[in-house]
Amino acid sequence: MEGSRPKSQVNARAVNLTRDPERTRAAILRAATAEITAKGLTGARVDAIAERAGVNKRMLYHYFGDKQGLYLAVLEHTYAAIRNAEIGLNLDELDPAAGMRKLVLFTWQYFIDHPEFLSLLVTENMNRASYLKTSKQIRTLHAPLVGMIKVLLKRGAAEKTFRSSVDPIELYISIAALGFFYMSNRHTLSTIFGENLSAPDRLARRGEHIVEVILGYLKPSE
Amino acid sequence: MEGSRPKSQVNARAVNLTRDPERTRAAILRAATAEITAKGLTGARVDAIAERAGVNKRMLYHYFGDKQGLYLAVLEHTYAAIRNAEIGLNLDELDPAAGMRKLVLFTWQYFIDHPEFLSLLVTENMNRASYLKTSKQIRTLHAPLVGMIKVLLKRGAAEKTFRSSVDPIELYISIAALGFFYMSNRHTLSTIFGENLSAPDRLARRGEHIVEVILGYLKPSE
Amino acid sequence: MEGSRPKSQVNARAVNLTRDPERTRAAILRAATAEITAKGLTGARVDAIAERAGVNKRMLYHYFGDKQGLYLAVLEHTYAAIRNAEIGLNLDELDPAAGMRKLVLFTWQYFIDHPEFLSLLVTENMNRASYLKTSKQIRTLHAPLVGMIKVLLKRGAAEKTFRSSVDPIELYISIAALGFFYMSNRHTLSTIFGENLSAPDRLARRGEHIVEVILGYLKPSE
Amino acid sequence: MEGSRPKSQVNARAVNLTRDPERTRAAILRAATAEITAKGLTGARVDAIAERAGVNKRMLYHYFGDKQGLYLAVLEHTYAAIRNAEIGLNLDELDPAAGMRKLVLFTWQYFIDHPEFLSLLVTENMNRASYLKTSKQIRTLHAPLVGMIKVLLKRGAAEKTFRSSVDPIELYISIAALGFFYMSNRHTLSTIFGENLSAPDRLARRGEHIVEVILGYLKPSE
DNA sequence: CATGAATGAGATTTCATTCAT
DNA sequence: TATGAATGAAATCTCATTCAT
Repeated sequence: MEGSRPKSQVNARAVNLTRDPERTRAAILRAATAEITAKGLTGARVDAIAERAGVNKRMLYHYFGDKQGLYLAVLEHTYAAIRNAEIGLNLDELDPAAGMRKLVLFTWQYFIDHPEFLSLLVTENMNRASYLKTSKQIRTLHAPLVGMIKVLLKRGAAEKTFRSSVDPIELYISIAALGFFYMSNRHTLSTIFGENLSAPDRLARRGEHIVEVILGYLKPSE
Repeated sequence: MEGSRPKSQVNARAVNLTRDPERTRAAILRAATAEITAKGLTGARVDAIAERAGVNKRMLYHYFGDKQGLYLAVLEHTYAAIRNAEIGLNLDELDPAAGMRKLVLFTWQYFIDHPEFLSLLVTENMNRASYLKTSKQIRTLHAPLVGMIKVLLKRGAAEKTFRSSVDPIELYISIAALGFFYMSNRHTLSTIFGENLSAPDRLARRGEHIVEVILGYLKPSE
Repeated sequence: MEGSRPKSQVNARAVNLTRDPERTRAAILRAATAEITAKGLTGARVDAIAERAGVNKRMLYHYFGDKQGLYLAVLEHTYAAIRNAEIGLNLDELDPAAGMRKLVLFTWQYFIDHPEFLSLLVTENMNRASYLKTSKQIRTLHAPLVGMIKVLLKRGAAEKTFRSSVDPIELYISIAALGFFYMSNRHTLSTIFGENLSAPDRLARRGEHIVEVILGYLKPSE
Repeated sequence: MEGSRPKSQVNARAVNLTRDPERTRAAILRAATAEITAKGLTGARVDAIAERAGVNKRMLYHYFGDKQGLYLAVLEHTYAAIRNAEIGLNLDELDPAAGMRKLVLFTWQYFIDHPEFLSLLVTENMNRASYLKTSKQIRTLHAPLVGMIKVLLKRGAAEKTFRSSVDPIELYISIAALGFFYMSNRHTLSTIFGENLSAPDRLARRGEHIVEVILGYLKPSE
């Protein structure tokens, strides 16, 4: 008869009468990741996260303290996920150029598959990394990757496939940059250039381009 | 010691007793750019913008309709600034390699000098370019840039300085990516790698690296 | 380049460089009538009236004092318009039933042709006729109409066409009611009954219905 | 984000410590009906409604979305009230003429007793029924009324009490018109005719007049 | 006579968080 | 553990009116 209440959370009930804390926690974290990566930290709404999670709003505060605590949990959870992905690259089995190609494409594919990771980095940088700086475990995260690059560069320089004196961090930043920027800025880039940069074949082409840029740079000048 | 006190009402008023619409408009746009790039669109406060501009809050609505209209004006104004700056590069006077080097370093330096540009693009991409898409003039604004790159590539290919068949848009995205990602993500990158990426000499080194990457890629395989 | 200013009044200039006070005043009155009858007194916007009139907002205050003064002017102007319409009915030439029919249809047609008159009456009644009560000339306005009805009723009763002892004011209210309510409430009525009451043939049918109702009532019981 | 909250308004709180949603909702609806019918939609103040209802302003948004949602709820609630009242009339127990008389007088009395109903319809029609049109249930709400009239007309025609071929919607509009117009326009009518149309005996006389008009119309011509 | 920029007051709406159950 | 109604603070936006030119 009268207008229905907006944002009813009635349906949430059935799900959570189970009273499974871990499941509730996980649902909140998943919902928060989606909301925050979609809208940014200031843009994300606590109400929206609760609704997405099918959980009472009060639970967010119960499990995560406040909005910022929730954000920090999302950040650490997302960073933790990347760790496993790097295992199994086994670049040592390949010659330096093939190893580098594999590394570059892995990085590129990772960005394609994990937009929420890109989005969180963007948000965190808008925040001047203020949360990341407080995290102990984050700092060591990229060490294995840099180590792998160092080995590759050394082997490549030894056999004259790569130029010498390449800074591995500088190189890693470039590898990441060529993929990250394309993905994270594809909406404005698509608009200003009038081309759909998100199309699957376009993404594949970009992958090849990145490989060529990196290998072209590494090639020693004769 | 302490930050300067906010301007008194009297001072704020004096500014606009001139009744110079262009000046008022420009002041609002400048203030909005600062506030929005510092805090993002959702984080920016209309009150703060008005105070920064030294105008009555009501004026923002008078000139720009609403917060979104103001944001769009900031976005277009900011894009126009870099594209206009590029037009003055006169790359035709230089040989292709020197021209490309100039373009790359200009772009890099522009990103260093205009953090608000980076910040705005980040914000707009979080928004899936929804505002930019409503802009009529944005496509035409970028035509000259693509044209410039096309001419450089053509000249370079003709005299065998550059490889052939290079996509100018793909290349520009890479030029931008190598600088943009470094700057926009320097807070997390500095944290992860334990290195201050914002130091002036570090920035200069990055510039040279970008040039090498781009020119290395463009060099034709013999 | 930047967003255009909303509600620009630039085009107003050309029109009013003529500096013709009467014309300006008339334009404002016309615009105010349209805006106020469309949106009501509280819903009408001073800005909108100025824009509609192609006149600077300041002029409204110059000519009419304030918004209420403008409303009063609109009200009196609209009431004044009705006076002339009643002339020329010449009901005396017709037999009572034909005269009554003519009067009823005239009233009905007047409401169809002057929605702004209905609208203003509605607005004024929401206001408990507070403005109308201050107007000296309004009270005598309907006197001629009531006089005409009296004559018709008397003639009709004398020749047994009409029942006797009919209150002319009561009858006039009914004649007006049957048309006024239909017109002023046609939007909700169309919605609740699922029928387009504004269609021309539907209006014609309503006219005939009103005639039948009034004449049916007036017919003496045998 | 966690802005400190100073002293609470203790007395405002006490009312709703009951945490009775239905009561809160009803209180808001009642207050909104009073405020909106008194001042119109644009004239009504959200603050005033909240205060009248004795609830926090935020609750209006919690239950009704926004001011328009609240208005729509008021509108539907108010329409439902009269239609529900009509259902209890039991006209089938009476002979056609008595049934019609009962319906006419009920309608007239309802208008006298519920000025907020009239006021709301006036407001909604100024708005071209734009809110009512969004209501899903409004059509079905009126079906019983039309059905009741149809039955009366059919029975009356069968026993020759009423003329045949009367359109029930047209008739209902006339029944409503004769009362609605008198009540909603009584302020200007009183002013114009110099007679207090709101006096109780005057209202009773009007009721009888309306009955006579409607039954006079319905009487079959011999 | 005419312009339209500028204003203060106040309106609606949003938001993270807490409270009674 | 869980609910969702309730809240204070502050955000965005609107409006009739005035002021300098």
